[in-house]
Amino acid sequence: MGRVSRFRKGSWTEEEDKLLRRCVEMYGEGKWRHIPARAGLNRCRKSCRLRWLNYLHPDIKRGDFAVDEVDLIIRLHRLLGNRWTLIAGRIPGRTANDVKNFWNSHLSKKLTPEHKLTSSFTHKLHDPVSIATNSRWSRGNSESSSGDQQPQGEEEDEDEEQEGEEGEEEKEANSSFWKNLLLEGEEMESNSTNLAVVENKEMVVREDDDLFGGVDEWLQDMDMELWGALGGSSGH
DNA sequence: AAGACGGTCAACCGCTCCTTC
DNA sequence: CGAAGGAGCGGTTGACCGTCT
Repeated sequence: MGRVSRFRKGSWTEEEDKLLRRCVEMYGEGKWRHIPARAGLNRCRKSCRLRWLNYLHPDIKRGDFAVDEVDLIIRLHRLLGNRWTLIAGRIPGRTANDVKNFWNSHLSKKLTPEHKLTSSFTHKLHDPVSIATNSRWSRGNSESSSGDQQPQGEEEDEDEEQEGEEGEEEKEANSSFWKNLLLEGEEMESNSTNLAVVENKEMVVREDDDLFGGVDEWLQDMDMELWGALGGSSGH
């Protein structure tokens, strides 16, 4: 019937992990297409990438989610819906897979519908146009934690020179995006009848650098219910 | 003691988006 | 401008493990 894949599937062995780790350390992340051959692995590039990002990456945090991490996940999920990479990008050391699994196994069952995202806002954010037009945000923002989302030219030295300038701009844009998003959520919470337009938003960005400083009040009452719903599962 | 059941997590699959030519 | 290829994302699956009956 179907073609049998020439690549190995299933769980990774220690030996494979070693080969992959050594290869990534030697050649760097990115160029996943070439990694299997270079590492001498009989795995497809997707499998290698996933293994590195979800398991072998040195920045990955193991163990239970901290209270503030859970809190952040809930807040961000409320804002973003199932955009796991975006959410994980704001939680250092956690991968999209981690967050997704944690949500599905711990939170989704415990939270009542009203704790989750309002459907109207979810749909707006799930509109591919809204996010696709900000693709550098949507793709690049997880660099902070996983470091994998390199721009295309990352393999070329010349691009690194521009990184200083562009990196700053990108950081700023990234920061503004999150501020706007969260502030927008804040506004929507108080004006639940009306939806702001993501792409033409004219929100006032607060001066403070604390990403979540502006929304704490907005979320305070929600938190009380959340922790009640969670039954203090993470130490509350 | 053992089988059933449920939860968790690593991994795969299919799709979309982006970049390059 | 369109096609092709590559990279990444989210949903789903399946294996493993702990708990319950």
